[in-house]
Parts: sequence; C-alpha cells; structure tokens
Amino acid sequence: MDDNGDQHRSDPFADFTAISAWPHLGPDPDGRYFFGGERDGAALGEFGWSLPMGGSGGCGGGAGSFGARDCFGDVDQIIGAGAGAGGGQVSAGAGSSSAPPPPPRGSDAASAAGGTAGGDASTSNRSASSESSEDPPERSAASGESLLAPEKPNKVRKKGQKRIKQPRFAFMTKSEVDHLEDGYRWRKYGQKAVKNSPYPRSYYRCTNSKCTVKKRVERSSEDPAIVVTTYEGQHCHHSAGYLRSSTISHEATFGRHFAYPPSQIYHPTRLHVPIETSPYNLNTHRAPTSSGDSQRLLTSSGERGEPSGVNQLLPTEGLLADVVPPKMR
DNA sequence: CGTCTTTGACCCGCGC
DNA sequence: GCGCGGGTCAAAGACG
Repeated sequence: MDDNGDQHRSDPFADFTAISAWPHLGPDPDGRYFFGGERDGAALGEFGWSLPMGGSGGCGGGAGSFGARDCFGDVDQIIGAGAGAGGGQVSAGAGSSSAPPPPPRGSDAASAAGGTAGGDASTSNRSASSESSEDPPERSAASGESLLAPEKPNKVRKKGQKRIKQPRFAFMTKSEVDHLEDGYRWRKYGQKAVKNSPYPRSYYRCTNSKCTVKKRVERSSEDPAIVVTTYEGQHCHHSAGYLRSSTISHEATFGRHFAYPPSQIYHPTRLHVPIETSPYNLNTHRAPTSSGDSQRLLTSSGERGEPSGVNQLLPTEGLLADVVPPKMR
C-alpha cells in the first residue's frame, strides 16, 4: 500500500489553520491536554499539529498546520526547546502518567508506537521514508502489537496489559458531516452508543500501519449540529489523504461519509458546508465559556492576511470557519 | 479483489 | 466483588 507514504507532494493541509486550542489549561491528571498559548502550540505539535499561536508559526508557510508534514521538524524543536515546558509536559503526561509500556521492539515500529505511546517527540524522526515498504498487517501495528510480543494473539495480549492513555485533545466542529477530512486516512474500527446521547461514537484509527493515532467522533447530545472530534496520539508520517491517484478511490481517501466530493473539500470557494470550530473540554464535555480566554485562541489569521472568519479558531460563539487549507487558495 | 464498515462480543478501568 | 461504561477486536458483509 502506498497509503500515507506519499511524501513527495506538498500537503494542502500543511497550512491548515489551527483547529482549536484551549486557553489556560494544562494537562490534566488523565493525560489529556488542553491547549492555550505557546505551550499549547507545542502540545499540538505533539500531534503533528502546529498552531500559529501568537507567532510566526513554525511550519511551512508560517501558518498553522494540520497534520503537517512540514511541521515535524518544528515539532521537535518546539518540544525540545524552551517550550519544552509544554511539549515536555505532554510527553511526560503521556509517558509517565501511567506505567509506560516497554518500548516497541521493532526499529521500524519505534517511530510510530514509540513516538506516540512514549510521548517522546524525539522519536518522530520520520521514518516515513520506509513506510511504503513492507507494511505489516495493519491490525498488528495499529492495535499496539508493537508494544508487546507479537506472537501472542491480541485477546491474550490484552489481558494484563494496561491501556496506555496517550495525550489527546478534542475540538468541536459545527458541521453536517461527522467525520471531517483532515488529510489523513482513517479506518473505522468501532462504534458505540453513547450514554445519554442518541448519537453513537465512532472510533477511527489511522490507516498507516505504523501510525497509532486514533480519533473519536461523536455528536454533541446537546447540539446535534456539533461534532466533537478527539485525537489521540501523534502521526508518525505525513498526511496523505488527498492527492492520491486513481489507485485510491474517493471514498477510501475521503471517506464515503463525506458529503461532498474532494474537489470541494480543499477549495475554499467551493466549500459550502459551514464549519464552526471551537475547543472542547474533555473534562466537562463542553466548550469553554470564557470569551476572554477564547479570544486568545484566535489563530492569527490577520498576520497571514487571511480574511477574518476563515480557518479561524474561534470561541464557541465565534465565526464560521472553512475547512480549507490556506495554501490551496 | 482489496479496502472499508458494521456489529456483537470481549476486555478493562473505575466507581460503588 | 460487582456492575457499568468505554474502548477494542475481528468476522462478516458491503462497496467500488
């Protein structure tokens, strides 16, 4: 499979402006993380996301990134540098909040599982160059097999093995579609009914065999128009969802649940589905109410000369934002 | 035919 | 210890 291994092209999402960030919030004891300020940019970097929070932005064109391949280097920088307060916390939170598992045995898996489970961004030295080669069965790597002896069946392995909580973050998006395209390919591996909610929660896993990133998607029971997306882990590869040649069907690339064709996804002028994005509190399952703090969340679109209201990170009551990477303009 | 979704069962953590 | 809810597995089926 060539799935996410295409790293030769530019990524339309490389400049995707930040999705969300939490103000004044740090990692909670659960290893979850809310974002705000520079620290949060670093934290997001842990996920391979980079936000232009009050700065020249690190990645690519200096704008925010969304699963940006061009950002990985900056991620390391952010985490390793003074911002290490933020990035380090994330790493520590993820890696030490609970007994860390033994590191992945395989060298190839190290970049993926190690980078995320261990919360050590230093492992994100992008072994993507080899990801297109021998791809072990996805289930193996994705299900965390790299964390333990591979010869054991999953069911057996699960016993006695603590689930590792990786750093994660969530954001709310007002959208008609549940599964928002983010440049990566996801495979749905589960769906559960949510208590006190008529809407189910879907579980997705990155289709890259060496990537352990997962995400949950659910609709708010209070406002069905709001989609809550929770990311867990960090991509160890470049986004590859788009620009896949004819070998990959549209629904494979963008999800058959996507309401509009790819040509409308990345083209700002064609995107007709209004998206309102705001941070989501994993603790309270609500959007923040402090408008003052929320203001700090605004991505500096102005710095990039972006029209206001486009790709902006906004408070709950904020403006509509397009799900469009600025680069595609 | 390969990839992805669906879905019931299973496992695990946590609160009582 | 028990029950509940969240998260994951994996077989089966659907789809292009």
